[in-house]
Amino acid sequence: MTGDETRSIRLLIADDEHLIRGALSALLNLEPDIEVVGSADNGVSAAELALELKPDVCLLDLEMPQADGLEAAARILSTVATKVVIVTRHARPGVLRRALAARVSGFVPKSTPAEELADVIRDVAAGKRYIDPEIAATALTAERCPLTDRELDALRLSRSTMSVQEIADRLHLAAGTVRNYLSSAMTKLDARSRHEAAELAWQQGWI
Amino acid sequence: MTGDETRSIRLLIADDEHLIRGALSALLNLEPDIEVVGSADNGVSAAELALELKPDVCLLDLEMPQADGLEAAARILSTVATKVVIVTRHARPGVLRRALAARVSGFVPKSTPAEELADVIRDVAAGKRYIDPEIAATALTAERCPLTDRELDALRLSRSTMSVQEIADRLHLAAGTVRNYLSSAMTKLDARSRHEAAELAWQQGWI
DNA sequence: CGCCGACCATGACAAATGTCACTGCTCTAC
DNA sequence: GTAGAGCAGTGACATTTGTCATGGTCGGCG
Repeated sequence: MTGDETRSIRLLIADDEHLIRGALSALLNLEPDIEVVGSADNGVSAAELALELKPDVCLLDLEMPQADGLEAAARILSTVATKVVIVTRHARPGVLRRALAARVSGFVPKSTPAEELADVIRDVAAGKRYIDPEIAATALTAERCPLTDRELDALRLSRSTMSVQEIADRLHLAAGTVRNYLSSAMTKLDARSRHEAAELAWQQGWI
Repeated sequence: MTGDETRSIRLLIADDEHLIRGALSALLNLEPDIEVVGSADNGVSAAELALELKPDVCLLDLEMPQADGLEAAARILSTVATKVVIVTRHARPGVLRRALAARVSGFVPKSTPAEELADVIRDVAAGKRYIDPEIAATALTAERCPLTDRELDALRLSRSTMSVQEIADRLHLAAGTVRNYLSSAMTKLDARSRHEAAELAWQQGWI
C-alpha cells in the first residue's frame, strides 16, 4: 500500500517430468509479477514444499507418481492457505468434477496456449477461478457415473492385464462375483469386453 | 572467424501440446546462443516449416498426431540439411533403434534435467551425437524383436479393445489364424493374454 | 531336384470370460 | 416395517479366447 510496486505472485510448480518442470519455470519466471519459489517431482514432496514455502499459487500436474495432482491438491488445501491450479494432458470430465470437489481454483489442459497460463495464475492469485471452457462444456453435457463402487474397483484392475481370477483375489471376492460386476458395468457402458468398459470409464475420468 | 561473436543456433520446435511448446521456447530462448525460429504442433507442418526455415537443429516430440516424431524426422532429413533431436515421454528401446536408423542425432527423454537440453542442442549443432545413457544401456541389453510381421500386425490391433474376430476381419484372415499369431506371440513374450503381450511389445517399442 | 526352415493358414479342442437367474445380507429412506 | 439399492455369492450356460496338431507355400541351398 506504500506505492505502485505490487508484490509478485509466489508460485510452486510440480510435474514429474524434469524437462517440463524446468521449461514451465523458465516460461513463468519471464513474467515480471510471477516468481517461481519451488518445484517438486511428485505429489508428496509438493505437499511438503507447499507447507514449508506457503506459496500464493501451486501449479500441479495431474499425472504424477506417489500422489497425483488431485491427491496433492487435497493435502495442500487442507494445510496451507494457498490456491491450486491443475494442469493435465488428459482433461477428462470426471477428473474436472473431482478437482472442483477438492476446491481447486484452476483447471487447464496442456493444450492451452502458453501465453494464457500466466493470466490464469494471475486470476487465481486474485481469488478468481479459471476452468478451461472446452472441458467445462464437455463435463456439463457428460452424464454422471452410473457405476457402483465395486464395479469401479473391478474396472480399475481390468485396465491392467490381470485375469478375472487375479482381480477376484486382489479384491478378496469370488471369481463369479467379479464377473458379475464386470458384466453389469459392461451393460451400463454398452461395452463388448471388460477392457472396453475399463477404457470407456477411464476416458470419462470415473476411474 | 572474424571475432568472438559466434552465430547463434537456429532451432525449430515441434510438440503437439501448446503449453509445452511455449515453455520449451521460453527455456531455450534464455540461452544466448540459441534462437527459436519456429514451432509446429504436428509432424507434417514441422516438416514443411523445416523446409522453409532451414534451421540448424529440429527438436521433435515423439508423440504427435498426423506424423509422429520419427516420421517427421525421416521427412526432414531427406529434404533439409539439418540435425534432429527427438524428445519423448516414453523412451522405449525399440524406438531408439528406429530413431537411429532414421539418422537422428539426439535422443532424450522428458525426464532429462532442463539445464541439459541446451547442451544437447549445442552438441548436436556442432555435429556430435547425444543419446541418453540410460536408454542406450537398456536398448543394448534388450533383445531384438522375435516376432514376425503378422504377429506384430495382430498385436498392434490388440492394443485397442477389438475382438479377435474384428482383428481377423481387418487383416483379412480367419479368426483362428489371428488366434494363432497371438498365441505364438504370447509364448515368445511369456505373456498370459494377448493384451499383456501387446503391452509388452509396446513397452519394447516393437509396435 | 528335393529338402529344410520360416511364415502363413486352418479347424478341433480346452480354458477363460461374459450372461442370466436366483439367493441372501445390510443398509437407507419413505 | 418394508421397499429399494447395493453388496456378495452360486450355478448353468453361451461365447470368446488360447493351445495344439496339422498342411500349404515359398525362397534358399547342397
